[in-house]
Amino acid sequence: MGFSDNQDDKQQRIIFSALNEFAEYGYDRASTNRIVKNAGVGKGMLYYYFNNKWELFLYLVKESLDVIEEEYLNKVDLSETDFFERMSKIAEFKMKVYLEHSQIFNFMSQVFIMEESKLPDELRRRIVKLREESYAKLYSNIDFSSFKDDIDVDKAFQLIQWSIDGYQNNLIHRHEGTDFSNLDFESLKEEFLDYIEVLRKAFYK
Amino acid sequence: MGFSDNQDDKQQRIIFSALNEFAEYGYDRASTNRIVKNAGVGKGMLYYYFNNKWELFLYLVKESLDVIEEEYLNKVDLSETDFFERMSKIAEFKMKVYLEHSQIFNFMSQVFIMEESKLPDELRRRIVKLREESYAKLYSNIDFSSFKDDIDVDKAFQLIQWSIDGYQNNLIHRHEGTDFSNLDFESLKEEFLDYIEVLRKAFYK
DNA sequence: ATTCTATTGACCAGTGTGGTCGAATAGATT
DNA sequence: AATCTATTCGACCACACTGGTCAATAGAAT
Repeated sequence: MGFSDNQDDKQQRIIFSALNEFAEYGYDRASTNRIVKNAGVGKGMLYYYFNNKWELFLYLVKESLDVIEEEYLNKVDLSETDFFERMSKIAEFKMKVYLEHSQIFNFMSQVFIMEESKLPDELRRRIVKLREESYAKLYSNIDFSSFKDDIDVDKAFQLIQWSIDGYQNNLIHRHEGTDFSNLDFESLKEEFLDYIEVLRKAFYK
Repeated sequence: MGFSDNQDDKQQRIIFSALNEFAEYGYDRASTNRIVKNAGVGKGMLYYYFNNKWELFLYLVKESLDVIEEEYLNKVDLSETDFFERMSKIAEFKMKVYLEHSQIFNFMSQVFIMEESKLPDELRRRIVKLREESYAKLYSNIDFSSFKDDIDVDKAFQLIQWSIDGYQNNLIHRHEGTDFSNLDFESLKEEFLDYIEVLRKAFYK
């Protein structure tokens, strides 16, 4: 059973609460008591659905990887060879997934930081593969010829990447605490494309 | 008495340890037991030098602000009107201060994140002033005329800022755990200037 | 009537918390 | 030598919270 079965199901409430708890505190400092309190269920329910804290955590990693692979990685197409077009599409996807599953994003960034060594082999392998594929989706099959001739393309790539990351972090920071559901997605997209346009004018011939 | 009096003094060891502890865990989750353990002193010493956890924390904020104001803010000169020159100088300063006082930087970024509302008025005011002045040092008295005419200068500023932040975070991340004392500062500076050169070629006429 | 599933929260032993305090030590002063 | 004072320690305190258990329950299905 996946994340999105029955949203009012108590198991789902525990899962949602646990994602946020682990995201904020990391595994060790996360509290099962807070998880059930925020989920609004009795302590027993957690240990009814999951054997213990660690298995709950592993379940969350597994399901999160499923979601990211399905809804993000497999949807980026590599046919677009223009760098900025590719970047725009990826950023748009990332933002959409973030709006729908921000808990998963925050949770997984914690997982990426934590000692992966403790994770079972299968999950470790999936994470490595995810890293590699994300990177490949960013850069493979890109047409470099439109870049200015007199600049270091690798460094330019890096700089552009940092810019976009900076913009996205800024966006998240600006809207934190806001209800995502009534967010003007289109105007945000337009703002983002304006920034991309500046980059294009700067780095292209 | 400031931070840099006698480095082997037990009070200094407590201060150093506490800066790291608060930086990593934030105020609430920081542990006085861990602080004294990492400082290699008995529990009593902490409460011999400081009345309680909160006063220790306030002392650290106050002294950190002193250091940042003295060694960073007051040393940036505003006579340089070229944007990239100014950026280079600031980044170099920031990096130098970071190498010498990385604990203070990490500690203060925690302080910036936490609820400032709990801090006494005087410190709150100093922090606000620090924010404003840092921002002013970045942008005031800059000559805009060299930027390309067909791009949005404000957005370009933002993008460049995010790029540089990205580079610096990347630098810190790459060298985390390394001993700063035997770090080739000059070659890092050169690498950084290469990136600045790319930006200059991209955004200037 | 009986079995099965879902649900609760009091309870457990253990760990860690900020903070106290009496005792020990070392060094200087008398 | 004796006294005094500035340090230094860690055992100890009451308390909060930890991950996890389990007897009791209620409702549905058999």
